[in-house]
Amino acid sequence: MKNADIQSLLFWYGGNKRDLPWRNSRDPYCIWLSEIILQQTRVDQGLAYYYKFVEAFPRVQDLAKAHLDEVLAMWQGLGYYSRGRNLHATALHVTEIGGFPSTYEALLKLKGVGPYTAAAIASFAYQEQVAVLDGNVFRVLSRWLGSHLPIDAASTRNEFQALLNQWIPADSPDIFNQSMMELGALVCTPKSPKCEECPLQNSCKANAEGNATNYPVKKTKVKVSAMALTYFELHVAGKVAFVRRSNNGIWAGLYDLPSCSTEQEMTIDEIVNQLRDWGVQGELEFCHETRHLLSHRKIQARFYKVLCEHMPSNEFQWITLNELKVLGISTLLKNYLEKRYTVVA
DNA sequence: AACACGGGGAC
DNA sequence: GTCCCAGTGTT
Ligand code: SF4
Repeated sequence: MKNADIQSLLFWYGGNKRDLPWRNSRDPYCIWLSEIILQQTRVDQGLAYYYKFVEAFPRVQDLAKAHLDEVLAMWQGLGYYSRGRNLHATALHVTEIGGFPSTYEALLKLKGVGPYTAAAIASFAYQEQVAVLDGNVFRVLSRWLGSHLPIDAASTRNEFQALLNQWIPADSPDIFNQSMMELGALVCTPKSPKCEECPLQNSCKANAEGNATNYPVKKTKVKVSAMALTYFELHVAGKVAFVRRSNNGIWAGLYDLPSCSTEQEMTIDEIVNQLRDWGVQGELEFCHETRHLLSHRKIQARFYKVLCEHMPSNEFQWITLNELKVLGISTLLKNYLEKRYTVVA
C-alpha cells in the first residue's frame, strides 16, 4: 500500500468511525476487556456486555476480586465461555504483577490473549507499531491484493502480517489498525461491499476485477456434527439438581442440569439405567424437545423431569431456581427454563 | 495443520 | 438454510 492509500484510509476513518466507548480510552484494562469480549463477536452483540462489566468491575482489581461463577454468570449468552474463565484468570495475574504488560510480546503471554488481541492492546494503549490481523483485516487485504491464498493458512497470515507491519505508520499505529478494521466492518463487508465508497477503491485489485466477493478464499469449512443431549430435571423438596460442567468441552464451567451427551437419541432403557446409576427413584415425565445450533454442533435436546422420592446420594448440587440467577448457564438451558418457569435465569 | 469452542445477525 | 463475526487454546 502506498502512502497516499494509507492517508486516504486514515482520512476516511476520521470522518466515518463509529463512536464506541473503548475508543475513548487508552486504559489497557478497558481495551483488554473490550477486545476479549469482541473476539468472534459483533460489536452490536458485545456492547451491552462491555457496559455491564465496566460498571460491575471498574478496575482490573475489581474483576480479580470477583468469583469465577459471578464472571461466568455475567458472560452468559456471549458464548466461547473459556474467554470468561481466562478473563478472570488474567485479571488475577495482572493484579498480582501490578498492572498490564506494555509490549506486544509480553501481552501475548496472557491467557486468552493471542496475536490479534496482543497487537490491539499494544497499539491502542501503548502506540506500539504492530498491526492487528482479524477477520476484517484479512478480508480487506485479501481483496485489495486480489490474493487467492487461503486466509486460514499460517503462511498467509505471516505474509499479511509482514505487509501490514511494513505499512503501519509510526506516528499513528492505533488509528491505522482501527481504520483497517472499521473499513472491513462498514465498507468492505463480507457481502455487498460498498466499493464505490471505499477510500482504497482506486488501488484495489478486487475492485478493478469487479468481483470483490470472490475474496477472501478459505480452505476449510467448519463441519457441523449432530449430537443428542438428554436433560434431567430432578426435583427434591423444592430444589433442583445441578452440576457444574467440566472445564473442557461445550459450555465449559457453566452450571447445567444433569445430562447425557450421546450420538443418537437415548432409549428409554438407557435413560432408566442412567437414573438408576444416579440413585434416582420416581416417575419419569417427558417435558420438552428442542433443537439448538452451535457453530460446530446441531443439538437435539430432550428434557425429562423426575419428582424424586428420596435424595439421591451423589454429587449433584441442590439449588432453587432463584439461586440459579447468579450462576452462568447455557442459552439452551436458559431458553428451556424460561419457557417452563417464566423465570429470568 | 486441524479442530473445538457460542450465539446471533444478515441474507 | 448459509456465512461469519474486533480469535484463542489444544492436540
Ligand atoms: S474497493 Fe471494495 S473490495 Fe477493495 S478494499 Fe474497498 S470495499 Fe474492499
